[in-house]
Amino acid sequence: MDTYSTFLKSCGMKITPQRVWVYRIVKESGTHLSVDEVYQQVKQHIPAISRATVYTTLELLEGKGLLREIKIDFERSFYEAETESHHHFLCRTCKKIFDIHMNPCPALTQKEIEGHTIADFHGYFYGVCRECGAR
Amino acid sequence: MDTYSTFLKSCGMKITPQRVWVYRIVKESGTHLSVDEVYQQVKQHIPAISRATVYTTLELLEGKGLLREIKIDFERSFYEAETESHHHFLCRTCKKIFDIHMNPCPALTQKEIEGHTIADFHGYFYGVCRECGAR
DNA sequence: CAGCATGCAGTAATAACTACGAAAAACAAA
DNA sequence: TTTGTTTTTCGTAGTTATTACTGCATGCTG
Repeated sequence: MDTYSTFLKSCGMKITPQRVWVYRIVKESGTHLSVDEVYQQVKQHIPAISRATVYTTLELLEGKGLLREIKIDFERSFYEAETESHHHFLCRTCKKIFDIHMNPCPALTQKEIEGHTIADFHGYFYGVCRECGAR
Repeated sequence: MDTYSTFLKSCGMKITPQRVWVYRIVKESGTHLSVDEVYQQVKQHIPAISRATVYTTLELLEGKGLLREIKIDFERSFYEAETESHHHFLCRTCKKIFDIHMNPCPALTQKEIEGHTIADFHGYFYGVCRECGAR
């Protein structure tokens, strides 16, 4: 029973190797991974894992607040482990996603706006990245 | 030659009834419309219009900076005519999108961050809306 | 360790969006 | 206005990420 199992169990989840590995891979990557990247990496430890399991597990973990889904690009979803609040930047040329760390803007951390209950905020910048701009 | 035709021509576009109607529908809606909503409404004026045309026209208009694409929900794209800067809120229960008008946060209007050239920023709030929360 | 509820694998289905070629329309020049 | 060229549109056939579904397997509790 490792640390991840204990942690996930404390969040009220049944423990399976699939769930532990999916969470561990995203958490230890320290960045955002596409669903396919998660699938490929988990596969190295659980060769028989199904893509469907990766999808449902990521969604489950997001529902528990352990992961954040990034929808900056319509082509695919990315997931990252919840860390400090930050935004994301998508380079429209190379399609890479960069983390944008900045002082949290108070207006964006409100938990209630115009009567709506806010659970989450995502800030997406679009443009041309450092490398692509240099060319 | 109406106002919209003149305007689109001044933006360097060839004028077609399809383009004029697509732009006009989004502009006069005063809000965000899904691609299908645009298609259905343009269809009332140009019954033979193709969905493909709506897609390419919306993309063209976005490229010209006349429309903004909203990707708050992965299920489909929305478009709105560029007006004053504002954010969006998606109710996870009823799936409706609300405009969130707030004082622009200076950090989010920067045109350059960490060497990246910023063209656009989108702020998305997620949660439960006023109506759904009341139930 | 027995029983049951839940999770998983594998595949089929879904649906938004794109690619593409033929036909039509816009625009410029005669 | 007519003609010719370039661009646009239509219609359909993909494409692809994601979801739905079902029989089997597994985790967990008593």
